[in-house]
Amino acid sequence: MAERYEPSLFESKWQARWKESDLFVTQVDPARPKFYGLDFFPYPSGAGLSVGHCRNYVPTDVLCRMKVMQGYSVLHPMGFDAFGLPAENEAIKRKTHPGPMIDQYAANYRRQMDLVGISYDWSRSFKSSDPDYYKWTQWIFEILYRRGLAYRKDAVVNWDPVDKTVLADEEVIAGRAERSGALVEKKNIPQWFFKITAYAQRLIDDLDTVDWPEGIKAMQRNWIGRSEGVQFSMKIDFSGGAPAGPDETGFEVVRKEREAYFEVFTTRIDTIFGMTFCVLAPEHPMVDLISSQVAPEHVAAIKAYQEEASRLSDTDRTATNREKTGVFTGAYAINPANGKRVPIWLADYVLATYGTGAIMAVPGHDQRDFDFATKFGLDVIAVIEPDDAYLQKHFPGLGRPEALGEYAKSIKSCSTVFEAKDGVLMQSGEYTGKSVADAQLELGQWIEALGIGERKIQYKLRDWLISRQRYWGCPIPVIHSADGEEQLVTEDCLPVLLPEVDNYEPSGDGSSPLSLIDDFVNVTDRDGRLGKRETDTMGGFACSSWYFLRFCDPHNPDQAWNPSFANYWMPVDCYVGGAEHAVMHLLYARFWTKVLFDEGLIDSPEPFKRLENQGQVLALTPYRLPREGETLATGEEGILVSFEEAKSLPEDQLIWRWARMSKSKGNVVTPDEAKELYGADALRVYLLFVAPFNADVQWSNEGMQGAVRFLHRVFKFVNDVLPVYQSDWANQPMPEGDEASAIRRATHRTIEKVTQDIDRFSFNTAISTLMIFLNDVAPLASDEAKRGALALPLSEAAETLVRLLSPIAPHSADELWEALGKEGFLYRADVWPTANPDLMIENTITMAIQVNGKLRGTIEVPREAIREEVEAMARDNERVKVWIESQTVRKVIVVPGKLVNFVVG
RNA sequence: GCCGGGGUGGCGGAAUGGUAGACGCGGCGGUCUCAAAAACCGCUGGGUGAAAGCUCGUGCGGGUUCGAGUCCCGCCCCCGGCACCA
Repeated sequence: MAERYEPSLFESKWQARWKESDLFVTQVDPARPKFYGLDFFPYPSGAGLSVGHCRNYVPTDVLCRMKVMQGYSVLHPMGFDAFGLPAENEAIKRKTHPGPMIDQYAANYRRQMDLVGISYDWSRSFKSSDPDYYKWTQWIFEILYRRGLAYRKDAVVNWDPVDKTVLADEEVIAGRAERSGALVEKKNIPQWFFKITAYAQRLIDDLDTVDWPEGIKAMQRNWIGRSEGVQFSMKIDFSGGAPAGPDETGFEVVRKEREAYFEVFTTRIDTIFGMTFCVLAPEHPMVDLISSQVAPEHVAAIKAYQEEASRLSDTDRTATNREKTGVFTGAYAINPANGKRVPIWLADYVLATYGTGAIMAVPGHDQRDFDFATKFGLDVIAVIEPDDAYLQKHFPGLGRPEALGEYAKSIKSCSTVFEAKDGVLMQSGEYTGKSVADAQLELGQWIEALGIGERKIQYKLRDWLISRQRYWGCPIPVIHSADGEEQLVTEDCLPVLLPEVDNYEPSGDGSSPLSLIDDFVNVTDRDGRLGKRETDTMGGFACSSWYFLRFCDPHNPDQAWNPSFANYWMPVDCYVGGAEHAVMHLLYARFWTKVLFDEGLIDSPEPFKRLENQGQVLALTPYRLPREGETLATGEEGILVSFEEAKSLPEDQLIWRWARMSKSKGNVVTPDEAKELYGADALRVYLLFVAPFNADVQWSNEGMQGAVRFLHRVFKFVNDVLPVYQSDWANQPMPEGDEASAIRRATHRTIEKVTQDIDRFSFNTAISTLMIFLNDVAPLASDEAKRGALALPLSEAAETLVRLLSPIAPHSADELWEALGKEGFLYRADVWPTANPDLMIENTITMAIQVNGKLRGTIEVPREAIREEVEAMARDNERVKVWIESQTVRKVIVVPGKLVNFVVG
């Protein structure tokens, strides 16, 4: 046996043996508890894996391997998210077909995953572009359709001019396409949607039932954006020619042609007495009617403003720092609370797509309304009493009553508004003096009693846009018959196969390349009528919304899955991947799972019980300062240069930064390279040890060396024990003595801690525990004079170390296991050791002694010593005596097994 | 602005309210060697001291407690997300 960790001697050997014996094929034993460990469905990029990807796959692998050894039935599959834009764009660039290309890339991914020893059950693998798989994606689409959750409508949608397709809201970040980076445009074309909004509340509620990072849950709640308020109708008053204002008197010219109303939504019904105007979004449908009723100069202004607004991009329009714009319509609305007439304005700070596209404006208590009112000279009325801090800031030196009086009079002079929800109403008729909470309740009830509105819950979430005008995706199984009827393709005709084509580039005119393929488009429907196939394909996120179910029964030709298998494995016990999917994949997959739950196809309403997000691997990357004429984009801190170029640049022009590994930055370290240089197990140990699982790590060769050194020491230790090793140590009487029991105590404490740490994804402390253990026992094993007498506890220690190391460094562990004369592999049920609590107990405990909370010494006490004895021993301690003599001991705190604290003074 | 996560040695990071800095990297000193590398042993938060020790110390300011990195209040800074959502 090698005395050192020599990966080139055995890592490939063990990988071959594992493969030969189909070691990682899922063993289903209904008598055992199950464990489903899953990594996010990866798109297999042509660049292959970097060590950054391994930071996702290795930890999941460690947990799954431990679960197998603990006796669980474990499902640990891997497949590929092959459909979608990344694959298609890459294929276009390479002038090849995405199908064979993706096969090649996926094979390379698999090769690299095997290279670092990940225990995937490849017999269950599939790609989302396999017809055997996407047949069932289409089948689930049909379930959604039948349940009224898939529909087609004309809509203004996000158009990506680079990728030439529409995108879901979730794929647009700050007005740019997440993938291509292009500024999205608005385009009005018929599109397929999934009605995820119908599940908004359940998607919020069930977050409480899953064990996910708080941040991800918060992001989902925030994205769904629930808010409670009141929606009510405002009556329009067209007597526009008369002067506006509360003190208007005299005759009004009534030109009321017909009664008209518009709805507003507010979360602050308590501020209704502070409404001084209303705002409609420029696209609001009521604007046409208003235009037809008001004076010509208003009509012209309205038209001009609408045109101006339509020209602006969404990003420009919603920039928060932009000055408010708007135009008066000439019409008025009646505030139902006090009957006052308020002007109706058009302004683009009100979004047509949220709520009712119209608001009651309360400039006294909403900063946006306030900014608008001050710009256009509209009234501002204070209706909530601010707190003292606010009053002091704006009216320094005044007492509260005076400040309040001043506030009511000159609210317009304040720089910010009081928006807080704790306060008492003022200038609000009969509601004056009530708390905000009470007023919200009572005014809500009053509106309902009046019959003009109701309390309502509003969500920001919008329906999920699923159509893509692209070739490489799952075809939507719908036929449009000649008379315009939509029909689902019958189940026996599924899958609708993606046709083989030579040219699949997107046309850019808003239609899919599939629409050019006559054989595909022209069909006969089930009644023999002529029809045209839907030519949009589904976005990639549809395909990845149910793959975790298919893994339960991956090759079933007759069903998407056999419910008994899915119910055995689901939900996924531990789901591991990057935080960047917080509100896309994870929200969509939860939605589909709930629909399938409602359909009775699975028992679990949530797909992923526990979620963990790994940190990224960063590499030191060279940038240089910008030269004359060069400017940096916002957020950019230098201009990326190649490593070659960096060598030739003067040091004062270079900036080295930690940046995420990516092909474009040229800073990638591949697992192939890492394995070649240091070994697969060293790579695994390094990635696990270098930082907490969810923290970013800074790649370093020195760190890799540390991992190698640790493995060297493990080999040396086992090698030292080998001459005295007794494989039946468990059946022999253990020697008495301090060193023997210290070894056993360390062994069993290590078992306990490592098991716990792996379970809670604290791999760095698990490895640290193994290092401490090794540091403790290694000197005893290398001491030839001692090791004979300690043969039995050292045998136990060495064997335990190998077992505990096995999920982390599986090649080394199997190699050492074999060296110990064991048969087979460590990857099998019931080889994980169990800690014996009796052996973990120490007879002598070190206790800290404090005086007034400051450490003044330590004492060794017998474990069974009682309080009085401990205190006496502490008082007797020489160092402690100095601090407590000539002082009055007022109190003595004894924490058993921990410390004694004398309070003196 | 709002939501979430953080701020601990030269660096990565440990610490159920109970001996802060485990473990590792780096550094320093030593053993081995003709020498170097590797390996092994020792030291390694600041100040002070010959040493024992004392003292300061977990972003800043308060508080609770016998005792606070940990709990509470008020700030500052960094990272991630959302952002004119009424």
